Amino acid sequence: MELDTPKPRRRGRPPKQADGQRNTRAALVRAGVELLTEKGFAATGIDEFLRRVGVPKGSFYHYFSSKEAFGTELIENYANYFARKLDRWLLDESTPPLQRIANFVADARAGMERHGYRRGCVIGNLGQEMGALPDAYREHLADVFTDWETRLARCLELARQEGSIAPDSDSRTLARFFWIGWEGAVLRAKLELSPTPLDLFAQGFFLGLGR
Amino acid sequence: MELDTPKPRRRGRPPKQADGQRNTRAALVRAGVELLTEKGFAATGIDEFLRRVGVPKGSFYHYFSSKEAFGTELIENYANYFARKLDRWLLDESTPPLQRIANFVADARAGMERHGYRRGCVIGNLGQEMGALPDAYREHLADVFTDWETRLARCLELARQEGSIAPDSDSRTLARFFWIGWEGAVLRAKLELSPTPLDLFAQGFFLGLGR
DNA sequence: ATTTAATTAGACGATCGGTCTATTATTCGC
DNA sequence: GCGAATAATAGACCGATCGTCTAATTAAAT
Repeated sequence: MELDTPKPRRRGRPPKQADGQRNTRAALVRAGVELLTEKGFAATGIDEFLRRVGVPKGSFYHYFSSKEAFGTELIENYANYFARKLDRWLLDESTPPLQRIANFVADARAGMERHGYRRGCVIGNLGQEMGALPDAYREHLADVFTDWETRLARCLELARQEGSIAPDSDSRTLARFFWIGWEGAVLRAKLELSPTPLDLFAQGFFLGLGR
Repeated sequence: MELDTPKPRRRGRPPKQADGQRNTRAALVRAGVELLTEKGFAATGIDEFLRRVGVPKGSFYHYFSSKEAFGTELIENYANYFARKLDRWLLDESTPPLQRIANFVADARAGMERHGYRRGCVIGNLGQEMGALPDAYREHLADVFTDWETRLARCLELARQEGSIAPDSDSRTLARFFWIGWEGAVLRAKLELSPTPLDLFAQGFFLGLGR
């Protein structure tokens, strides 16, 4: 929490070019995603986002029409970020398919470790909160999971064709299974402040593939 | 949401015996657990518990010293309720061990269906919220999972000894794997308002056991 | 009868959530 | 160039919520 940003932000319309940091909005989104990985959406007040970035309320409602709209953008932003991260591993043609998945797991694990297991998955966090969230989020979140599922399924399909997993496997179902369990593992890792739930689930998943 | 309870609660010290409903405190806990299965802890205000039961604030702070203390009691209450439910299935000696687990799954599934997939698991919900929760909850929640794990592991151990699953299985690890994934499945079921995540995970788990 | 215990009633102040209006600085249109 | 539109910050504002505290009410204890 970088508290006081003593930089007294200039008011008024900013100069067109060379404005140095055209970043207020982006900074809000970044801080928003960060906070959402740690805390719930309902539990986090707008002031908290603002204090984090050192921006007054007026700016917030200049950029976003409401907290709900802000949330939508956070979901999109995180989903994109994560999809890119996923592809970085799953589309790596220099690596056999199953190893790609293992690499992703290792990367995610390292990420959680880096943040002391205090940050989880934005999509999972929001999903858990659905009872207190705008209902419009539901479909949005579900779509994100479907997207990740598709990406993973493609990789698993490669593995199947390659003969690394049973030829009668259903890649789609396997991918779905993975994400269901993985979200559980992330949640548990956050609770125990430890990577073992991630390891344990991943290991179980790969073992299951072997049958 | 049973809004107005038109029963104008009698004030003053209640009669000693035959008081009919010595239930205010219990009702608060019950409502609390209900709300916690649907919404987050931080997202739910005390007034919401109170309105649900039709009790004024004075009563709440008569029975509980703070919201945090209330929460602790909710965790205990739910953990107990769930452990009893678990035992009802897992200790059923008239049924083979693996079938007991399947029965539990079916029961939990039916429970979620009954509430339109809008209620999840209190412990899981709170776990996800850890970032915004009193840190004292962490250990408490982790202990609950360990307890459930132990109960399930005993059942799996029976299955192992009986030869229903591979003799070199580690019951403890399997049980841990189950709860990790199960929480993920519950979360996902709540998001999709559908039982398929539960079914899919359970099926995958049992298939994995077969190896 | 008087005191004490148990409970409900609800006012209160502080804080905070989300919205909205005002102000300031810049660019754009003509 | 000058006025209008634009982009951004500043912060007042209202209602809700949290936790506390005092008063009121009823029964039990002595």
